[in-house]
Amino acid sequence: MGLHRSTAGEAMNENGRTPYDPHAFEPFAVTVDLAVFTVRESRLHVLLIRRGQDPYAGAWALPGGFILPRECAEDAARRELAEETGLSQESAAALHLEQLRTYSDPDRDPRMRVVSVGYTALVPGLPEPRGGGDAAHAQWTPVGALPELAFDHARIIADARERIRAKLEYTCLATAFCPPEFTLGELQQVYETVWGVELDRPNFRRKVLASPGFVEPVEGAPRRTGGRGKPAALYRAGTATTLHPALLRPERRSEGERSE
Amino acid sequence: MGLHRSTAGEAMNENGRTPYDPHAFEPFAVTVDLAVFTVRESRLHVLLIRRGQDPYAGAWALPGGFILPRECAEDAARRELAEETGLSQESAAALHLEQLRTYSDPDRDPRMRVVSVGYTALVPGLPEPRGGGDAAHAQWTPVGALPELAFDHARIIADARERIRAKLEYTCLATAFCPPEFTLGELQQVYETVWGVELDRPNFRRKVLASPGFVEPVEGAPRRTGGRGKPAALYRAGTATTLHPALLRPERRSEGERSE
DNA sequence: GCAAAAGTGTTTCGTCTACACCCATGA
DNA sequence: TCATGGGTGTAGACGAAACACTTTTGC
Repeated sequence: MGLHRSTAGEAMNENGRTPYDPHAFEPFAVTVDLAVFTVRESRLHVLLIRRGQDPYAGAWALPGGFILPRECAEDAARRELAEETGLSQESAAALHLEQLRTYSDPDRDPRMRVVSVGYTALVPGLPEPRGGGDAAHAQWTPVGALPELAFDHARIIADARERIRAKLEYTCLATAFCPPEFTLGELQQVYETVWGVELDRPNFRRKVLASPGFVEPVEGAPRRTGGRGKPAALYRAGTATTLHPALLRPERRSEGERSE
Repeated sequence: MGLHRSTAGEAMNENGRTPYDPHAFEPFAVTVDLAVFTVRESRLHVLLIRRGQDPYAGAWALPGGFILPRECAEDAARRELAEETGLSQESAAALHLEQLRTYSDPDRDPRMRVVSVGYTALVPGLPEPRGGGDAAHAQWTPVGALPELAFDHARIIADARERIRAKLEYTCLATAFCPPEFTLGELQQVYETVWGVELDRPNFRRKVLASPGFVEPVEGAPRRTGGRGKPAALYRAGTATTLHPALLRPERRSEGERSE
């Protein structure tokens, strides 16, 4: 970490001041930005807010905000997540939240030096969730129809999508998109939506059930109907976090595949 | 990113000042920390430096330092990497360097609020590389015999090792540990060292050669001897970055496997 | 009965594993 | 000629893909 170099060509102190005085060097603002995803109507959506303040005022942006003096980045992200989804702290604590990467381009904010820690959150397909205090400023937007975004937020969303795509293969992440109890059909929809492919249901079923700890049946359970068709058995997320064997996505398409 | 929230329960301005004044809020120092790995004598080593300054003075730590006002984190990490390995900027530019994650515990540095962006770097097994200006303050240390480390650097190293282990499976990362031209035996050693397992040579060879773009033969090449035995064909890193199919590590051991 | 969704079975095919075996070199 | 590491071949186990088929519901 910082303040521990003593070789030649010193990085700090290039303004001649000692680095031990908190106000001596040019300060950095440190924020968190959240890419909150959900699956609705077989499409991947991301939560956007409309900016009120000036740089990019009126533009869409990711929710986020400052890290407080006594907060770690994860706490700040969790706090923002609760505020922006309108959930209680307790409900938000159960959501999947993971650090993505940090964005530090010196020009990413025109006002001053702002370093932002990006987070990815996954929420179940709540019927119509909206923001906390300000009810209408947050909105689910299909990732295939993103507007122009403030700052480098388009990049953050792209990075987050790529991360999610990859992690579905070898982790149990997909259950984070599902409500506490779900059917294998719903779970499959998550995969198909995020990957943009169709999967063979019998094979999908076998692979999921063969992965120890991925899902566990809700025993003696009522069976939920999704309209027509045979009622499906319910499952809940298991205890495993990684998948063995992995659930590989089909066809190694050349690269592209950005359609949504 | 920052400065763009306008809902209730504002994060910024909790001290009543406008966030647009760079010196108005409690400043964060932002640094980079580098976990630089190499494979030497069939063991994974990490580059450590001995601290001269006071928090943890005399203790071992990861190389790192401040991000300069006009620098992004990646540039800062690359600069530190060049300084600490003693390589030129050009040589260091060819090394594998990737962002790991950001560490932001408010108490991770006793002096002040320091947020650090961790990076992982992979270097070939240079014979005896050492630091830049200060020749002896940097040292390769086997990851199986780490001393007490300053700050949260032990955690950073653990995270970095885990990342490397995972990425060997599905990326071409292993070639970053190898010199520009290498034999398949050397490449296999990288895998065996990082994973701590023995691999079947015939199968390893087949899998590597079957992964398009992983390695490409150095045509009409001289064959290098590693002492005794048949000289091996030379390869260089291919153009691919991801591996299809993946090179899965054998046996799904319960979890642990920290031995080294 | 028909459509729709859940769930089972089976055949086929490719991949990975394990291991036997040959090749080229230094001592 | 023996030890050492590079390289090839192959039989069997395993897992995945493809698809036919049955079950249970709403209309």
